[in-house]
Amino acid sequence: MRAPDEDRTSVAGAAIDAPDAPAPGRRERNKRDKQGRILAAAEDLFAERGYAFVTTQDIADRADVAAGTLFRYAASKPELLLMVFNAEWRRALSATRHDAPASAARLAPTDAIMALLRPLLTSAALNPENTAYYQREILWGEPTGAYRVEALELVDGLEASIATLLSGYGTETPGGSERLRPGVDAPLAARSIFSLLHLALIRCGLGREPMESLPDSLRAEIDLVLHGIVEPVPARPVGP
Amino acid sequence: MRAPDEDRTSVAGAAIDAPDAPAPGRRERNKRDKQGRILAAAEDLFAERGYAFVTTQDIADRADVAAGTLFRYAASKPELLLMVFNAEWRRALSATRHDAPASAARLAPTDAIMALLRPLLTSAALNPENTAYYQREILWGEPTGAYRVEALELVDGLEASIATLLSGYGTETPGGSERLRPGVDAPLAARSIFSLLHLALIRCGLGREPMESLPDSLRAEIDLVLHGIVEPVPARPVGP
DNA sequence: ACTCAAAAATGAGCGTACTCCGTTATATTG
DNA sequence: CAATATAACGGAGTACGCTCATTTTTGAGT
Repeated sequence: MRAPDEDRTSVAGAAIDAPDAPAPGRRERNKRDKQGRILAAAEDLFAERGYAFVTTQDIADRADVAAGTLFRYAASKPELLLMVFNAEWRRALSATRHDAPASAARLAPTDAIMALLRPLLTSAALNPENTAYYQREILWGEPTGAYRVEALELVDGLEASIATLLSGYGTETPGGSERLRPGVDAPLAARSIFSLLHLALIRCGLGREPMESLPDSLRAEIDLVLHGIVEPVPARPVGP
Repeated sequence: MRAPDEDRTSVAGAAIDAPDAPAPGRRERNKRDKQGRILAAAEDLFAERGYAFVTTQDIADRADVAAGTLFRYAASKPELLLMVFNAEWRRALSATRHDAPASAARLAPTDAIMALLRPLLTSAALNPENTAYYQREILWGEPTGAYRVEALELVDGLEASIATLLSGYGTETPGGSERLRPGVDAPLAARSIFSLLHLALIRCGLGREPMESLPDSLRAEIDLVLHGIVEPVPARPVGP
């Protein structure tokens, strides 16, 4: 474990959540510029060669900064990956957020959930292996890493919207034919569904399963957890 | 990715699957001896300090072999961890295999599955963090690593016995009150359950959830996937 | 313009996982 | 019992992620 590294400034979030700032000053502009170059360099190199075959030196060189400078913008190589993929997932998710809530209520739960997750699967198909590494860093990254925290927020947010979606099947039955089973904890259910997503992405990314089959097999797994594996034995047709 | 490393001999499996060999010869005996020392050294050091705080040099020193020699017995540091925990899980699992099949048929499916997994949870409680790293290496380890292949066999075997167990609820209903839901693919169901196990072990090992609550929360998740999240809306009590 | 404290950037240096090839130990053959 | 072939071993060397003391840049105060 590394020391908490108190002095690291809040450079991480800067590039993302501040497209305003009227008079940034030269210092701030330089920082943003470097931040942008580093993000672009990491994005390109990871895509070109794959995470494992890129050195931090490569990224520093392409971004035209010194090796040491790189680590003022991301605490570690894994954090660079998180930085790149957070942006990617955010892009992917913003595409759906618009239309999903409108149509979700009328869909069967399996379809509604798949609609939420589809953009992530599309993105995963572009670079399965790096996506699998991204899952790894989400799960195991340094707890203090700024980009890892950001990734967890992304994932937790999506998990929460699935929980909300599920809850929607509980109170009323808006034309659909399925409702939340009594006693089911929606957040727990959402978490279970996310466990399946994480591992499905890993399986495909590392070649244990072809990427094309991912949507179908994930759908099958989600359908399974939604409807259950076992059921009560119906009353005997023949008397005892 | 590393080169496949063609010349590495089959030293990996030697210590495990050959307790016979009448006249091994000095060379073979030396190898087994070193193998044993390395396993013991890795076991002890990982347990004492935790995976991250042990260097391969430490292990080599305690096993009294040169640094380079270590890597003839395990391809990498992660492979050393897999080596250690494969042995541990095998030990844990062999304890239950005896009585489980006998009693499983009469249990509710949730209990039957938990009975199969319990020894792993017990083992995980002894060193949660290393167990989490073990999960990581099972999922992301080098595909060619001998011990990783072994670990996958272990996991796949257990997954298969859960699938078998589930199938047992399908054909007949031996006194129980639940049966396999028609159309459910038992292997797929077993895989989903394992996804939950993997991530539950990770969550606890990395401190996101206290170890004591693991059995209960895993049980809740398994119960969820067994019985489903949603159910068909029952027929209207009031006419249309 | 000049000074100066604070922030940022730099790149040589460090620790560690892993490799490579020369050396040594063991088995085999004549 | 040599001589030879081959497998195992050793440890200095390498690559890479990351650190840290030093230098450079910045901008506020005078």
